[in-house]
Amino acid sequence: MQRLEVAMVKRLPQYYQILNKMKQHGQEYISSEHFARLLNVDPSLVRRDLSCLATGIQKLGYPVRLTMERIGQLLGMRNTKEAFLAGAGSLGRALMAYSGLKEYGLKITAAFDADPAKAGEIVGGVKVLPAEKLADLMSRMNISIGIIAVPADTAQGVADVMVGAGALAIWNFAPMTLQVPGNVIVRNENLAAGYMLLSYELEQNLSRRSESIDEKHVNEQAAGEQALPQGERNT
Amino acid sequence: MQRLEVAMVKRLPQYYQILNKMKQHGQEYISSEHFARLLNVDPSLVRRDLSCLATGIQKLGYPVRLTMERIGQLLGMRNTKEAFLAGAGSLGRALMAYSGLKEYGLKITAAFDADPAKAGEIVGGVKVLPAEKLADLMSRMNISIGIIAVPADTAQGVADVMVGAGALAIWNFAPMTLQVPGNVIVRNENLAAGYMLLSYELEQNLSRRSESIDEKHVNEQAAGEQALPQGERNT
DNA sequence: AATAAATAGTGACATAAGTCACAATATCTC
DNA sequence: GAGATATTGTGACTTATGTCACTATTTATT
Repeated sequence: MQRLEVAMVKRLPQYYQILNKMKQHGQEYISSEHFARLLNVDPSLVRRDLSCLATGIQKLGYPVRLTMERIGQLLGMRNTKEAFLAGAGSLGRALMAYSGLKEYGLKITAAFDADPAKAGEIVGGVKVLPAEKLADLMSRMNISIGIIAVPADTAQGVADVMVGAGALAIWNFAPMTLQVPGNVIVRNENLAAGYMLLSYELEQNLSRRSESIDEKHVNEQAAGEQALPQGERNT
Repeated sequence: MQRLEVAMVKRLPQYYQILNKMKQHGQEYISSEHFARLLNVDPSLVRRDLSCLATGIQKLGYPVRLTMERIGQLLGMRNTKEAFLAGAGSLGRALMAYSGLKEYGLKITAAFDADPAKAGEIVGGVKVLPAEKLADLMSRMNISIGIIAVPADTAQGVADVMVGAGALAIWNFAPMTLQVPGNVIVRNENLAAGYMLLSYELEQNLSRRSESIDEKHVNEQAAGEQALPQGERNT
């Protein structure tokens, strides 16, 4: 009964990051219970997720190194991938400077910006080039990942250029959904949408809180601290 | 049959962004069909999601302004919320400079950094203050949102301080899951995890591609371009 | 006024995801 | 080496999510 589901794959990076931390701390094993506490999920879910890796040892838990290796392999961390970044604004520069990505196998080879004044800048070891050069270089260098960090209104155009130049995957930071051919992968990192979800939950929490205050007015018996079992909301 | 589910709420920000774009283009109505095409989902799912807003008009679609208003209200966009930002590194500065967030009701009131050299800097109209002042100011100013843009190893400590100072919600950009009391909302914007998912899908696509090449070797009849109906993968 | 056409809304169904409970098993202790 | 214990793996079940097919309604057309 292999359940290699979407939801499970989405949790793999989190297991990976936890394992990485454990490794740095010199931990040898970690139990599903421990994973579950850190991620605010059910331990049985962790076991189900990791069962396909065939790496758990009863009474001990999951060996940190081996499990991390297996997940890393599944996620394609083994071989470094090169990417081109479009947009050297503040977000683009933050990505260039984000050295942590190397650890996960992503190398930003070059950045591109429509503003000629930015050409020549170097951030985090990445050089900014004129936007016109993107298409040609991308296809000639056979770069398969494009990162979009340009304003929403130019994002689709950039995506089209990248796809035209042979991009197989696009990591999109513009706050909008891109239209691409079916064989191209898109991953949206929509920060504004992320904030909206936070805002929604906060709103819900506040109104629930004031409700419970109302209830107190009506019924003095009402339970005070209603620490609802909500845990953390992730992706 | 009210279905106000988690999955649906996650799509609301996307509808909102599309409606915003339509409004700017002067569009009056938008159909479920149109939404569906832009988001790569089933039209009936859009109708189900929006049905609770009671705003659709048959034969015309959904009125852009009214629907946007309703979703905005649900998501809590009506009232601006203030937030404190911890970490004035490149990502923190990108957030300070990201003016688009104002549009969604988020105002970063101040930033804090452990590096004293950064104190006094102003980015995007936001001033950087010494980290020591965070707790006191946060509780005195009654700020309920904390944004964490510090390295992973200090993130939990910052979260603890914020929660201690009365934070009700944390927008976390550190690549790890935070431990917070049950009544505090956490939204993780884990970029590294996002990249890992992209990498996974790319890996899958590539191996599927090479499989189909192998098949061609075995069976010359095999269909060439297998543009699998994958659409876009979001959150 | 009648008809056509587009499109929302929704019940019934299908599939995905998560939870529970328990058997199986490896390690540790005495 | 026997028993206790922690911990995995998984079948059965429950709940959430998405799809399909159809009805109802509104506007446009002749």
